[in-house]
Formats: sequence, structure tokens, C-alpha cells
Amino acid sequence: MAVTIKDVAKKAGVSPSTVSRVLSNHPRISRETARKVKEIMDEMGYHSNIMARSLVSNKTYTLGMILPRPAEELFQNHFFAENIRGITTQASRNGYDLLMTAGHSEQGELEAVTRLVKGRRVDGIILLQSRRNDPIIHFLQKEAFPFIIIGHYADDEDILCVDNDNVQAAFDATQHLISQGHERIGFVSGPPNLTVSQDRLEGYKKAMEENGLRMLPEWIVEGEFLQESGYRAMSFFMNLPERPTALVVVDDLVTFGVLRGLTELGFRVPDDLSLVSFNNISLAELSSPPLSSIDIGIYQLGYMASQLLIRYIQGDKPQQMRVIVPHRLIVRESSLKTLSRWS
Amino acid sequence: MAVTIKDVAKKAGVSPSTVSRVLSNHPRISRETARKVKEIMDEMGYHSNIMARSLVSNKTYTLGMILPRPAEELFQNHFFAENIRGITTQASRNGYDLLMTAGHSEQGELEAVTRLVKGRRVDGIILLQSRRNDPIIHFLQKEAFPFIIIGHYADDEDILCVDNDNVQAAFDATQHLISQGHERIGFVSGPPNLTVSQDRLEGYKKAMEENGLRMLPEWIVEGEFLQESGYRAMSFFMNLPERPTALVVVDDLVTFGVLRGLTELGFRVPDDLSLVSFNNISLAELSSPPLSSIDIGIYQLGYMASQLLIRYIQGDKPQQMRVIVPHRLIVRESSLKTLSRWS
DNA sequence: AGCGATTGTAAAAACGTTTGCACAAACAAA
DNA sequence: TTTGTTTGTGCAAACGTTTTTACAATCGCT
Repeated sequence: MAVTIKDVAKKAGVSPSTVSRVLSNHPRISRETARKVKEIMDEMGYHSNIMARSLVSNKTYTLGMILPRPAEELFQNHFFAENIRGITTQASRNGYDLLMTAGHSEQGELEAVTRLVKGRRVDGIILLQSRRNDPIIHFLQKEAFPFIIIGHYADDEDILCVDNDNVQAAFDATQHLISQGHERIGFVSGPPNLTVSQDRLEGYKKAMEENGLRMLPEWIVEGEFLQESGYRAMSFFMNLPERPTALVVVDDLVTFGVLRGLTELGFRVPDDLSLVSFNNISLAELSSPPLSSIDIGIYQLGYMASQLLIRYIQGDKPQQMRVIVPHRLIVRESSLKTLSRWS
Repeated sequence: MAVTIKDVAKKAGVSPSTVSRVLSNHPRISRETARKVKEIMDEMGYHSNIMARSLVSNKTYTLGMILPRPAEELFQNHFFAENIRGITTQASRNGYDLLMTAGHSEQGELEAVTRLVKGRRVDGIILLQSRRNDPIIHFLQKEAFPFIIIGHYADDEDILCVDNDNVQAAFDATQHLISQGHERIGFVSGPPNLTVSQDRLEGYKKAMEENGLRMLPEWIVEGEFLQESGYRAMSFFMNLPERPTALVVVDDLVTFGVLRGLTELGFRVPDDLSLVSFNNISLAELSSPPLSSIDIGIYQLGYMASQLLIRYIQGDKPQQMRVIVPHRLIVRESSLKTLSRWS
């Protein structure tokens, strides 16, 4: 059997309550008693039983998360891994752990969340993705249970979330191309109903307008977050009477499609077409040529989410519900005229 | 306040113990009572408090895992994400969740494990990586605490683990190249002290020998799991008086280095040099040309680990301590003379 | 010296379950 | 009928903590 607080108490010649108070650094414990009890705890290898503790304190020191169902594998995997790293690292630093569970279906996800919340299994929940009108979010709001969204929830502005400033990011990407001397710049977007697509498109437009550049309607195409989308967009652009000389692409994976198409047709990047895209997945620097990309700080998104949620749980009301994680343009060969590579 | 077993009992006009028994499908509960109690549970939205439950039953229905410290980012991230998917999916299917925690250092990791184990926080532990003479493993063995390793632990054969048959995998990769008509085949290995490097090298040698092919010592080079290693290996090979016509490479990332080098020097893949590598990360099919690679079943490694550990926890002694997850050679353009691509 | 305030500790009640034991009712076998 | 078994349920103890209440001892004042 494991050593309990009572065992320690007995050996130290004090009551269990005293041991408990030593554990929680209660102010009204004498220096001497604390020292002795701690010594005995170490000696006996005591570790407090978290179940028992949280049963009475009603705190689990655990954050919950639902395993996202696999979507766009490549980005998804990268995002997921980096995010978890951020979340877990920061959580652990604050004495929290991360509990992951899987829902086998959309309904199953809701049930999983219900179980975590009603079963008092976690103190808060981190959501990695949110649909519009998400039943999980409705549930959490109804229960007044602490949660945070990584990303943005369009239906309600009054929900704790961490996100990027996608408008600004797209602005920066476009501005970078403009400063490289480009004037005819196209935009490859994602699904038009996603806020991320909308925001990035907006930033692109803003940059073009502020620089007084022409924007032909056919320079903007929509697609999916798929390689094939990029491939199609590329052939569309390259067949235009007036081609863009550079593209802002909404996602790295899409850019790989563009790149492959260009290579097949014998075009060169960045000379014939310069490219800048988003998310800066690890693959971006491995492609040939390496991709210029906006690093959205995936690790930090997780890190911040963890931190904000924990603070919120601990009663620290945030001054703002939406926290922005800074992005960073990583310039690589795909948008530079002068090439260089390691050897 | 949350609805407890007592609330349900009161409303149903039975004792708490009866409700508890309904919950656990106790045989000596009448059909009728069970029905009524269940109805009321649904009506009141009852969910059992897991902390209370596990306090008395001494079961947490939780598996623990330590966040691996970032190593070789690309493969690591992919591996990590897919693995977690496998682990969590299977765990959830059995009513278990996955608890992740981070250790800030090597010592911190051991402390984290200690906390989970001694604090009765989890029922078993999944280890993603193991050093030789790993203090965490020593600790778990000393405590006789259920755990499983994904991968292989060289120091002790009597530890539950899931792994690939790397010897056979390398054999298959090599055999594939041979069946494509290659006779001069090189091998790019990883760090020589890792079992995975050793096993794959062994499989390569075996295939070469069984086919009666010459193996020049300079056709085998060692390196790291890094792109740069591949780059260096490539320049070494291409400067040999007698070049190999194909390579087996120990990891996809290394292969990217080979590939980039070849492209720079104007060599074509697979015509000038055919390539087969290991791990089949998502990037493998996106490179140009797409890489032939051994899929090691990362998801399944996690899935099996989860399953075996849970069975073990539940008292189901496995007939073998080491379970092999099958691999699969995915043939793509990098090892085929005839090219084809989507359009 | 006397008093209130402070300090250190213990006893006991909770927290929400599970489960061994007891016992009544119903049933089966003699 | 009597006896023995099965079936269904309740009581109460336990699990390992935290926390409220209480109380003794010490302290700092006047």
C-alpha cells in the first residue's frame, strides 16, 4: 500500500491535519514542525493522492482536450504536435496536467466533454477547433465551465480565445512582395466560409489598396487547404493573359501544389513567380526552393491558451477575451531574387 | 452543485448503494430498479465523479505519458501526433483517457513519473522514448507499475513493448531495389549506437548477402537523423569511383538531404540514383519526386501500445512481451524507373 | 499579574463513491 | 410445513485528503 498522510503523521508524532497543512504551506505551522514533517515525507517517499485531494478541494489541476479528428493531415499533424507541446509545457509549469480524450463522432465529442465537465474530471477545457454554432461551446457556456478556444469563434465575441491577427499577417506578406518590386500580385485563398480565409484575404486587399496597386478579380481564387487546390490555382494563373508575378497563398500545403505545378511546367521560383504563404510548417524550409512563410507561432498559441485558461480558472479575470499571438514573416528563397543555400 | 449519487438515490427512492450497483451493472439488481434508476440518472443529468470513484476503487482509468522533449523536429512531430492519435483513440474506446505531463529536464521527467505513479494519478504509463539504463524504467520496475515502451529497450528483454521488425523492414526495402534491377546498393545509416540503426543495417546486409551481391565497405555510411547527413552522404557516394545506383536510407529526413544534393548537382532521381527510405512521414509523398518509404505504422504503434497496456492493467498477462507492428513498403517514384504523377 | 491577541495543533466532519455484510422476501426442494 | 438457497436491497465503513472549529499555549501589553 502507498504511504498516506496518516502514516507520515504517525511517524512524525503529529496529526494528519498538521501534515496536510505542511503540504499546503499553511501560515500557522511552526518552522520546526514543517521541517520535521517534510523530512519524514521525503524519507517515506510520500506523494499526495490527487484523487483524494481533488475530491474535497474540487480542483483537479488538469486541463482537458478533445483529440481533433484528423483533417488536413500534414498541417494538422504539425499544428497538433506543436500545440500540445505549448499547452503541456506551460500547464506543467503551473502544476497542471493535460488530459486527452477522443470522441468517436461529433456526438461522441460532446459526450466526452460532458463526461469531463460533469464528472469533475478537469478544471478547464481547451478547444482546438470550433465549428459555427458549436454544440460543445453551447454546452460549456450553459455550464459556465472555463474554456478557451485556440483560433476564433465567429458566433460570439465574448469567449476566451487566442488567435493570430490574420489580417495583419496577410498584409505583411503582401507588403513584403511589394517591397521586392512586385506589382501584379495574386491571392490563393482557402474555403471562403472560414474566418481565416476571410481575414487573410482582407489583409491582402488592404496592402494592395494602400500601395495603390491594381487588383484584377481573376487574381483572387478560392480553394481548399489541399495541394490540389494550389495546383489548379497555378494553372489558372499561368494561363491568364496578364499573369501575376507573385502570389500570396493561404497555406503552405496549397503552396506545395503550386510549386509542383510550376516545376512541371518548367517555371522557376522565385524568378518566374514569387511565393509567400502561411503557417510555416517544418516542411516549408525543406522544399526546393524553401518557402517564405508567415510563422503563426503555433507553439505559442498553445502556450498562451494554457496560461490564460489557468489564470481564468484561478479567478483571474482577463482584461481582454481575445489574445493575439504575434506572427513573423520568415523570408526564404521562394520570394527572393537572390538565391543562397547551405552546402 | 453537481448532482450526486445521493440525489439520484433520493429521487428514485432507493439507497445510494443501489444506484452505484446500477452504475456498475451489478448482477443482483432487478431489471425494474435498474430501468428506473437509469431513467432518473438521465433525467437529472448525472455523471459519476471520477475522483470519488477512483479514490475507493484505486483505479483512475487514465494512462500517463511524458511529453517528449523536442528532438529531430520533423519526424518527431509527425511521430508524436500520429502516436497520440493511436494511443488516445484506442484508450477512449476502452474507457481510458490519456494524461500528458511535461518534465522540464531529465530529472524533471523522473519526478513527473514519480508524481503520477505515487500520487495514484494513472493506472499505467506509456514511454515514447527510452535511453539505455533509463532511470524512469528502473523506477517503474522497482514499483512494479504497469508500463509499456513504444520502441525497444535494449537493456532488458522482459519489458512490455511494441516495436517494428526493423531488420525485416530493411530487408524488404533492399529487396525491392534489387528486384528493380539494382546491384550496387548503398546504405545511409543513422547513429550507430541506436538499435534502430543497427537493425536496419542488419536487414540491408542480409538482403545483399542472400542475393549474392557485392557490398563494398564504402557503400555504408553513418550519420545523424538530419538532412545534412544525407547531403554529406550523397556527395561522398557520388564521388566514389564505383557509385551505387541505389540507396537505402535510414530516415526520410536524411533522404531529403540526399535529394537536395542530387538536384543541385543535376542528378535525377530515380534514373541516376534510386532511393528508398524509412518512416514514410507525410512529407515523403510531397517531395519531388515522391519518396518510396517504409511505412512503420506509427498510428498503430500507439494504438497497440494503448491496447496492450490496458489489457495488462486489467490483469491480462500477455503471452509475449514484445509485440511487432507490421511495416509496409510504399513504392513511389524515387525507386521506380517509370514515372507518373497526378494532374 | 492580568488580559486579549496570536500561534500552533488536534479532532472531526466533509467530499462522492464502492463494497462487504446483513437481512428480508421470494422461491425451491424436501 | 420446514429448510435451504437465491434475489434484491440497505447500512455503514472505507478510500485519503482538506478544512472548520476548538482549544491550549505562548506572547505582548498595560
